[in-house]
Amino acid sequence: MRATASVLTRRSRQSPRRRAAEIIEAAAQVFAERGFHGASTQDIADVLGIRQASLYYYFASKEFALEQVCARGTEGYVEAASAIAAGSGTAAEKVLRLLEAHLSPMLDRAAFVMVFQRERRHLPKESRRRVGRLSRAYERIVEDVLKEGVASGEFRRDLDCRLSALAMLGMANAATAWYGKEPGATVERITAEFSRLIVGGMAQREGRSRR
Amino acid sequence: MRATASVLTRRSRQSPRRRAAEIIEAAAQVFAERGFHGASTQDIADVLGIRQASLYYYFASKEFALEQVCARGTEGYVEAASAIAAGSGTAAEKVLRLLEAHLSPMLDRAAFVMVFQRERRHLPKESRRRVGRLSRAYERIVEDVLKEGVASGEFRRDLDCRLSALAMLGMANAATAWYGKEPGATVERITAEFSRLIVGGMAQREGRSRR
Amino acid sequence: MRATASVLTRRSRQSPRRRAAEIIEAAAQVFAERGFHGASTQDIADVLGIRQASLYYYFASKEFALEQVCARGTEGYVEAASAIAAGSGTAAEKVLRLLEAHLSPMLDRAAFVMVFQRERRHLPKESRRRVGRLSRAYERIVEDVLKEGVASGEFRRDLDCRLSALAMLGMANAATAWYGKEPGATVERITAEFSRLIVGGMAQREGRSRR
Amino acid sequence: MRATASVLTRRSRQSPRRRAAEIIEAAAQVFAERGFHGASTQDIADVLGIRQASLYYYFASKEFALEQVCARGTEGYVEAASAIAAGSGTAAEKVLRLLEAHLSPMLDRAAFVMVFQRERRHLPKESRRRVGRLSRAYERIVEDVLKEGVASGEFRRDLDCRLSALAMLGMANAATAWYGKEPGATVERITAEFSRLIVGGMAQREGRSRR
DNA sequence: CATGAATGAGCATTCATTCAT
DNA sequence: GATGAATGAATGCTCATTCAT
Repeated sequence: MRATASVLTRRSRQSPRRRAAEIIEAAAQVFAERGFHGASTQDIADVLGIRQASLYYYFASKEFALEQVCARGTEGYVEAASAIAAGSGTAAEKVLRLLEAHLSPMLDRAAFVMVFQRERRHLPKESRRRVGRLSRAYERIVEDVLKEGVASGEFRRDLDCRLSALAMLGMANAATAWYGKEPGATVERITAEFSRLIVGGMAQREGRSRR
Repeated sequence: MRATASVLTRRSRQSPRRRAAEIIEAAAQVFAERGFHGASTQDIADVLGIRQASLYYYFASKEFALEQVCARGTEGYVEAASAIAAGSGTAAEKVLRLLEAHLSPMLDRAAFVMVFQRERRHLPKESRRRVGRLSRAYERIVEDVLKEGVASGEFRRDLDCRLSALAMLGMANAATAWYGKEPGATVERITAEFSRLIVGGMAQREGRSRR
Repeated sequence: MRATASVLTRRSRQSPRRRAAEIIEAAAQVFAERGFHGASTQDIADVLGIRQASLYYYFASKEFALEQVCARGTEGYVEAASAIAAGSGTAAEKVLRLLEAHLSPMLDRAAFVMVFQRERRHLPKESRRRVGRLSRAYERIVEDVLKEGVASGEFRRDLDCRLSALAMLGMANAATAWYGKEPGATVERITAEFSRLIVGGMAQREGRSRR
Repeated sequence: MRATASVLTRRSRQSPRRRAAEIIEAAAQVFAERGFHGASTQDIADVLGIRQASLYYYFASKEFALEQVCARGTEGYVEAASAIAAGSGTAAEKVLRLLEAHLSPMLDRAAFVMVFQRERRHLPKESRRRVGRLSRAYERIVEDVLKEGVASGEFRRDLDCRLSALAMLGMANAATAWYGKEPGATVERITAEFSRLIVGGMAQREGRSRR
């Protein structure tokens, strides 16, 4: 009696793992579009072309679905960032790579990332804390790269590394909101432009500073 | 029979205008904290220490409350920005002032601004469109200041003004999320740091540009 | 802050009795149009151009307003009918006069009559019973006139007087529903047509009765 | 935890169609008894012995329930009447059959018919118009039978067919109000009595007319 | 695996009513 | 007389969740 099934519906005959992934993919889409509390489980079921009750075969609760979406939305960030931080290269190069790493998940899991950014506050306490710790660790890594740059003389001595790290991440996160809507704003272009802004803004100025 | 009244409750005997303002102030707080759909009208009433039904003496619907909150959350932005854009000074000075103007409302109406940023998508179609137009106009003003800077030779010739404007605003908006939580991050410090980052990132470099 | 006042509003400076009558006149209109439970006290206030709370200066409760409307909607019926029944004339003449008396209140208090007919069941028990008794007394008077007609040989001997009385009143009451909407259906025309139908339908037939 | 289940409750395990029909049957009962706005969905649920929220598994809104009740309350009327009108027999015979057809639904769906008669004005605009058209078509069929009778000389030449059709239907509809309460008033007796009244009232009189 | 049926809890909203002014 | 402010009690409706099949 329910409406037309989406494209997703008919790829049914897959491994149960794959099917479960589809379910939270649908949840991610819907949460991204309407917000966690603005979305109903019915909305998710509609995307999948199944009955709402059937969702509960795959997840225990709506909140748990949010947890899974957020998990995928944060997956790999810390690992990638710490690899970059620990790797070789100048601080400026690392900033570029950090931005690249931060923005590239938007290519294949934009909805997950957006949901994490905007809906994490609705996670149950436990996992909200977990992602909180994760976020702080991540920010710390970025901050430390900036500090490294200051120490090496690459970046301004008066740079507020904490604030600058937050600024850089805030800028990058903002892109998720309009990525896909701004014409011509590919991940590469955004990365390039942002890193020039950030690196340029942090750089030791020959003219000014040498004085 | 209901719970403990907040501090707000007993300032009751004021002008009706003032009282109505208190009501949407409470709505702003609650929407900021829990999101529009995550907040109940009961939550708002609790903040005010009145019964939930009493809210409807002041506003016609929860959605309308959101409209009013968003209205105050956007109030003055375009005006201030266009005044700055039309004023005197270098592009760099204007950027500084734009950031200042953008961030200063956080001092007295942080909740309104945050709600506007995060919950505007839940506005009814009509007003969602209105604030959409407003936002685009605002971004345009910033973009045009950047273009001015490029034209005057202050800023890099290869600057993507659209993307840079969005980046600058995204960065500034991100601050609303952690303003008040980051120790020592006053509006002045944030403004200063951000404008140095942005202006520095956009500036024409002696080394590079001189060829 | 409320909307445009109706014509009724500005005749304010009258005797309090007159004003009270205006109030229940408005109630009658509104109850007739939307039904008792479908109408709000606000609707009544709107018609009068006053605030809703002000109504309670004139009546103690919405239910009491209904009582007053129904009181005016039944006023005089029994008296008029019993005067006709007790008067002179043939049964057929009396039926005509009964119909006339039944329909004529529609000229000056249609809303009251309609409300009585359709909303009396929502009266509080006490007064619902009172108007129930009144109705039965009224029906009885009509029934007795028909019996008189049968006894005198004017009407068919096999006439079911109870059913015919109800039929006649039902027919007449139906007119209230479309009176004012059917073009050309004046009270006189309706009275004439109905009495011809009813009297004709009840009359002793020469053919049949002569055997 | 809710109140005593009615008889209806335990006939549960039936076809879903049948169950849905039970739901609107209950709605019909309740609307008939208390009026649409005077009845709460809780009242309907109580009749069925289910929780109020469960109703919404079967219908989308209270208004939609009213629509369905009215649909069943009007079902077949026009069809039956036009079959009679198009059939053979004198006008008088047709009037008898029309009355019969009009009254017989009272035997198995009195509540539906009463709700249609009294609550149709609370239907949403769309369906209110639909039943309005239906009613007018129905009245027209009756009116046309009367006209036929006039043309054939069976009925008085001065008969106002429009008014008489309305009178006849009004009379018949009135019966719904007291059918089941008036002792001894079976559908057959009512039909017989009404048709004698109506046909007699419309008939060409030998005595009078021949003159 | 999936679903139909049902439900408990909550929610926005309405509304008659009260009362101090 | 009239009203602004407030409220208690419903009310229609939504929704996440359960469970037997």
